[in-house]
Amino acid sequence: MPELPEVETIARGLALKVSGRRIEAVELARPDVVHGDPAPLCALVRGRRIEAVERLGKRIRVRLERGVFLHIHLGMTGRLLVVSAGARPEPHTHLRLRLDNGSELRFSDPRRFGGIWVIRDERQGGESTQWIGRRLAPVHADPLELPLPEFRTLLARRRQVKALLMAQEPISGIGNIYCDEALYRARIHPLTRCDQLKPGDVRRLWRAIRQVLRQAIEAGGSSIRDYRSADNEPGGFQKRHRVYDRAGLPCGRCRSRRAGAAGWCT
DNA sequence: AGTAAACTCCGGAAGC
DNA sequence: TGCTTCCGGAGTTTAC
Repeated sequence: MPELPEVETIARGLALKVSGRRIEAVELARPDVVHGDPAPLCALVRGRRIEAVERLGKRIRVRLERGVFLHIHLGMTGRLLVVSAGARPEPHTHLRLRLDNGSELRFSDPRRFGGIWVIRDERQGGESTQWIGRRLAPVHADPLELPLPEFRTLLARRRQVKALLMAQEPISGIGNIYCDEALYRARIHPLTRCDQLKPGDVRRLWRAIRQVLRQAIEAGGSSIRDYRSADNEPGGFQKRHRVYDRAGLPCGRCRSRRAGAAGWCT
């Protein structure tokens, strides 16, 4: 499940492989992965050069020439791979962008919780093709670029801390894995109300989030099941998880074995 | 308005 | 082998 570190790893990999390339052909096998009218995707994308690939929260933004952007959300099982144009597509490949160097950028997603949005000229306030179905939600503060004082301000509310961190609003990029890992490292119970955290708790949490995200990026993300980088390589951070996906395994802090999600030694 | 819970999408995995 | 159940990111809806 791609969260900030996985998406960052993919974006960096894509930036190296596809920046500067021109899109020569578009094959959209599943038009319904595109939110809004899929027809403009082909028309707007074909022939355009890729200028940059960046991460926005958990989302990949592909910047094309002359103000066209592709926003890609990977959902649970989405992948963005750069492969040789002749390679056999993996199952559930929904979009293929053939590039001018013999390679192909492919989006696959068995469960189709992910999706693609086409946006024209974001400088004009995100004006876009018409949406059908889900809108493209705005991306909020990035946890790696959020100073501690602002983090404190965003936590000045009554919601449970885990629910807030995972909501993507007001902070975008953290999901179940890194939320649990950061809270455990900060010794904070996930159901604690934000406004009941002491100043020291908030500071530890802020540091834990930054630390765990940075370490995970360095390790190439966490591969529990589906995640692969743009090179189709699994990440390594799952080996360093202390709570996520460790139900029934020994706790590194006390001697208990975790009974599941409820098992949380603080 | 803020918060929370239920429901929806989907196919793979696990259990029987 | 074949059926049922569960899972989950995030948008939508509903309720408090």
